[in-house]
Amino acid sequence: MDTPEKATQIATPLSKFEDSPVFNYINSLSPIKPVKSIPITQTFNSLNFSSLPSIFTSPHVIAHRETRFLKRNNCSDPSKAGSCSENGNKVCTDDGVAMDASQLYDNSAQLQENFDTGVSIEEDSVEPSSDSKFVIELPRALKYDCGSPGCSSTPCSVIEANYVSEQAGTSASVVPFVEKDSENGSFEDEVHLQGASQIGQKKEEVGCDWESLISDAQDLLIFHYPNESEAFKGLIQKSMDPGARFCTSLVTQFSQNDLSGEPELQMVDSVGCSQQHEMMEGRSAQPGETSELKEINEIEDNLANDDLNNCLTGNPSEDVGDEVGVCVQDAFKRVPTLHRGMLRRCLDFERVARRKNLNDGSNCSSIILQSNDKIASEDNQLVPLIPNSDSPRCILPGIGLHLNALTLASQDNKNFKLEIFSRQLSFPTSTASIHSPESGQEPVQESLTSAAAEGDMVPVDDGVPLAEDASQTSSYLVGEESNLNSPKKKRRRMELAGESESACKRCNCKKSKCLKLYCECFAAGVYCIEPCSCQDCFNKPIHEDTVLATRKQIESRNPLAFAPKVIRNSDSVPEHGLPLQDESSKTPASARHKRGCNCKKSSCLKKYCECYQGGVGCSINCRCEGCKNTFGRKDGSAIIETEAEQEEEESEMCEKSGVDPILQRTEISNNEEQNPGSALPTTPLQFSRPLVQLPFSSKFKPPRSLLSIGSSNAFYTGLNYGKPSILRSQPKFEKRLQTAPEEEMPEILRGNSSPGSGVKTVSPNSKRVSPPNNVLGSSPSRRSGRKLILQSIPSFPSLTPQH
DNA sequence: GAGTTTGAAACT
DNA sequence: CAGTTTCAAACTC
Repeated sequence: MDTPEKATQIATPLSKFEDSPVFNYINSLSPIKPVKSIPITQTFNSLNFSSLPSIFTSPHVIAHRETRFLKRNNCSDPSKAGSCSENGNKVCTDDGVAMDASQLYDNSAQLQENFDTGVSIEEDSVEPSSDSKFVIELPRALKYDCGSPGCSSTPCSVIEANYVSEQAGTSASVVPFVEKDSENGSFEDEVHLQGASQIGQKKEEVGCDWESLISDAQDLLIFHYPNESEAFKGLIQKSMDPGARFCTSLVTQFSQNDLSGEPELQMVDSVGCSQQHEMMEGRSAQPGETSELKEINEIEDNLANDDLNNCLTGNPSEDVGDEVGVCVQDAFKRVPTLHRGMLRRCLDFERVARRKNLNDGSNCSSIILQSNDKIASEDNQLVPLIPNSDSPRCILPGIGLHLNALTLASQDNKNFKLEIFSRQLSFPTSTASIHSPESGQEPVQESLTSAAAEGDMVPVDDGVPLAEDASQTSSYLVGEESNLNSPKKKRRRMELAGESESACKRCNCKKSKCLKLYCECFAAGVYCIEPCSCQDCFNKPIHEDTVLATRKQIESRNPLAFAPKVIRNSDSVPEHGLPLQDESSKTPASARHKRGCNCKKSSCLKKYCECYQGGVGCSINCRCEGCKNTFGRKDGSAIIETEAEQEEEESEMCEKSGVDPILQRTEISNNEEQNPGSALPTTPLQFSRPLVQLPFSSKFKPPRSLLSIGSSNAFYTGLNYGKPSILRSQPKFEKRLQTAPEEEMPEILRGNSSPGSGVKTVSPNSKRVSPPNNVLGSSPSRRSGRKLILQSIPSFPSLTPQH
C-alpha cells in the first residue's frame, strides 16, 4: 500500500509544493530542480522503516526515542547519509543533484541507516497525506531558504525535491508518523503561510534541524570517535561528505559551543546547505516528530556534551559546519565539546573500523559500507546497521545520555532544551511529539506526551532498569562524570543513583585483559578509561585492532554477544497501539533479559542475576531456580506483566504469608507458559517481549548485522526487528514470532512443552514445562495467561492488519 | 580492604 | 550439548 500511494502522494505533494509561491521562489533560487525520488527508496524506506519502529519499540523504552531518533536521524541522516555514504555524494554534489535518493539507497547497508532516517522523515512528510507533505515541504523550502542563506534556497529546494521523492517512497513505511504528520501538516501549512516571514521560525526549525544534525553529528562523532578529535577533523574536514560535514559541524558546534559562532563554514555552502536542507527537510518533513527528534538529539547532544565534558575536556575537533552552527548556534552554544568523552566511552568498535574505512574514502560512506559488509552478510542486517550506528552512539550513549542529560543536563542544556521546546512548541503538534526528556521540560513533555501519547513519549525508564542501554548510557556518563576513584564506590554510587549506575562501567579485570565479556567495559562496547582498575588492559584505543579482532571473534561465536542483554518491549507495544500494554511496557517487567539468567542461589534478587541487575523480570528464557525477581518472575511472562506482576506480587505475598510459593509458582508458571505463548501473539507487548527475546534467545544468531554493530546492543534488538519491512517491524516481529514461536505457538501452547519452550523453557524448569501443555487446555484458571493466549492467537493476525 | 559468593563467560 | 573451569562482579565481614 505504501509504495503506490506514496508515489501518488509524492506527486501530489510535489505538485502542490510546486504550486506554492514559496516553492517557485525556491526553484528560482536553486539551480537544481527537485527530482522525484525513486521508488527504490521505498523499498529501503520500507525496510528501514519497519525495522526501525519495531526495533525501537521493542527494545527499550528509549527505543521509542531512538526510533524517533532514527527517524530524526533519518532526517538528519539523509543528509548525513547522503553526505556520508552515498549521500555524501548527494549532499556534496549539490551540483549533481547528489540527492539521488537512489544512490543513497544503493548502498543497502547505508541505505538501512539512511533509509531509516530518511524514511522516517520522508515518511512523515509524505505519509501525512499530500497536505501534510505539502506543508512539510514548504516549510522545508522556507527553512532552507531562511536557514542557510549562504546555501541559498536552491540547494535546499533541490534537496527538498529529492527528499520529497524519497519521502514519497518511504512514506508508506512510516505509517505511524503519518498521523503525526497530518497533524503537523496543519501546522506546517501555517508555517508555509507564514513562510517567508517566518525566518525566525526557520531559525527555530533550523535549530531543530540542527538538533537532528547534532544527533547525527553525534553519530558521526561516535563513528569517528576512536580517532578522536583527529578523526573528527579528518572526517569532517577531509572526507566529510557534505552530510557528514554537516553533521560534524553540528556536532562540533555543539561540542565547541560554536561559540565562535561564526558562520565560517562557507565551504559547506553548497554542501552544507544541502545538508542543512536535508536537515531542514528532515525537520520539515516531520515537524512534530522532527521537533521531538531534535529534542532528543539535543538531549543526546547535551548528554554527549556533558559526558564529553565530564570525560574529556578534550576538544572536539575542529568545527566544520559553522554555518549550520550559526543558525543553531544559539541552542548549541551551550553544548561544549563533550563529544569526545562520548566518543571515548562509546566506542563502537565497529565504528572504529568504520572510521578507518571512512578515512580511506568517504567517511560516512565507508562507515556505512563496512557496516554493510558485515550486515551484508545478512539481508536484514542493513536495517540493523542503522540501529547499530545509532545504537552505539545514540542508544547507548545517546539514550543513556539523553536520559542522563535530561536529568543531569546542565542548566545550559536545559536552557537549550527549553529553547528547543519553546521552538517546537511553536509548532503545535510536532512540538507535542517531542519527547524531550524529563528534565526541565517536564511540563512541556507532559503536554507533549499527552499529545503524542505514544511510546516515544514514554521517555525512558530511566528510573528503572533499562538494562544495558540505560546502563551503558549511564555508564558513559558516569564514567565521565564521576571519576570516582574506586570503581566499587563509583558503582555503588551509580547504583544509588539508580540503575543507570550500571551504566558506568568500570571494570576491574585482572586476567582477561578487558578483552572478554567478563569485562563490563568490553562487553558494553566501550574502551576502558581511567576509572577502571583493570590490569594489562587492552581495551583501549591504542589497541583498537586487538579489540576489534577480539570482538569479532566473540561475535563469530555469538553474534548477540554484544547485543543488549535486556530487551524492552515498550516500543513495540505502543506501535501496536495497545495502551494498556504500553503502560505495562513501561514497567520493568515489560523488558526481558535476552538470554535469561541461570541463578540458583541468589533467587534473582541480587545483582548476580542479570535480569535483576538489568531491572527486568525473569522470563521463560531464564533457568533460574527459586526465582523471586522483584521485577517479574519467570512465569510472569512479561506479556501481561502488569497482571503477572500483580500476581507475582500476590504470590509473593502469599509466600510471605505462608502460602506455598511453589503452588503459586506453578500457577505463575502456567501463566507464564501461557503468557509466553500468548504473550508473543496476543498483545503487542506480550508478543513483543517474547518475540524479541524469542528470536534472539531462541534463535539467537539471527542478527548478525547487529553483531557487527557491536556495542549497539539495544539497537541490535531493534535492528532485528527492523529488518523486516518498514512498517512491518512489528509484523516482522510477528513473523518472527510466528516463524519461531508463533506458528509453533499454537502447538507449543497446547502441546509443546511450553510456549517458552519454543523459545527456551528448557529443562531447568521442567516444572514449568509440564504445565504449559496443560496450560492452554488445562487450566488456566486464572491467569490472564489464557486471555492472553486466546487473544494472542487472534491478535497476531490482527496486529498486522492493523498496521 | 580482604575475603567469599555468585553466576556468566569461556573452555573442554 | 553438557560439564567444568575461569573470571570478575557482587556481596559480606
